[in-house]
Amino acid sequence: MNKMQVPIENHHFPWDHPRFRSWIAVARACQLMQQSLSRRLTHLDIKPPHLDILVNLYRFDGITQQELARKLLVGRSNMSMLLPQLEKRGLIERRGDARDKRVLRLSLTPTGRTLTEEAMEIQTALIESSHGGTPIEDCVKVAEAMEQIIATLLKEDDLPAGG
Amino acid sequence: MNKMQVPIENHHFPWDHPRFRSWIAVARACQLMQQSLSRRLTHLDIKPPHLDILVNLYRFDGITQQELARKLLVGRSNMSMLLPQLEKRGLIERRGDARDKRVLRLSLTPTGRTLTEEAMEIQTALIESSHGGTPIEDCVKVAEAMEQIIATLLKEDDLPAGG
DNA sequence: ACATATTTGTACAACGATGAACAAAATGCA
DNA sequence: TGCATTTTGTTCATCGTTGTACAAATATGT
Repeated sequence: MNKMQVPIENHHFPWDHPRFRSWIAVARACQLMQQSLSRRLTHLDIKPPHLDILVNLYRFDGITQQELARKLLVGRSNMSMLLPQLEKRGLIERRGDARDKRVLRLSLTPTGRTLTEEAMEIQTALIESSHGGTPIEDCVKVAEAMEQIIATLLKEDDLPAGG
Repeated sequence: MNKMQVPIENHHFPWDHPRFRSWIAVARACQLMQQSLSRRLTHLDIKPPHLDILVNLYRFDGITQQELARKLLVGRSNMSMLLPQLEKRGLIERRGDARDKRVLRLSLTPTGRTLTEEAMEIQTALIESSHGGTPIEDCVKVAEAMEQIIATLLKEDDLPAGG
């Protein structure tokens, strides 16, 4: 409780603010994790964005492109670019809905499911190992802080890329 | 200490792991923060990547492109694409070093410094407000966890984009 | 029923980021 | 000195992401 005692609250620069410094660390960690994950997925010939898609199809079978885009916080056009690639590779399927002829319902093929499980193991291993000595209870604290931020930003800001 | 008691460690799926769930929240918060910041910077006609550059020139005047790229965890080619834009807009200057004719030393122009200060205020305000009720001590906890991850990933992985 | 508005997916141009290949300058070693 | 290696920045093709514009299907309101 007594480390680096600061006599006066002397916050002239952003990087002197505790919250600012904390957030910079979050952003850097995210960037490094993304890069590291990207390298570990090369032999599966997918990248983090594809994995995000696959994992969501793994959890939510039959989801639509719109719902998927909302979950991933990206634009619909993004899905329109990436999903045909995964479809051509035989990892996913897109079937039209009988009720609503606008939507395409997405699901994993057996090949896609196998690949997703393999990739998820890689991701889990990376996350576990990079957290090193950080105790679980601290991770829970982190999650709470992040959920707070997520909730705030989701309220303030409209979702990206409407149409 | 007694919430949601789990009888057996039953981690069949990645999203059942506390660390995994925590990290997903981190990634989502990052993504939303980036998008929100991007919108708030539109009237200054810059985006988060540009702001990262400007802030680093603000702190480290006379830095080289290589050093800047390392700090930002991006490739050198990235700087070669972005810096000429900022130079043409009169926000930064690139002067050759007399000792080492390979390097270009970067610095902010008065215009660039003013714009940077303006943008940093926006970023600081966004970070502060989105953290809402999260106490400072929790932010310190977050920072510690992130530094742990950063240290681990910087050791394991080589920096991106060699040459 | 009909006109209007909203929703869902696509096409396209623009931009940031990457990695590889390259030229110029500096460094190391013999 | 001379030659190989390393470092610094650029160029280029490629890819993921965005926002806009657009067509088709659905929902809403009169």
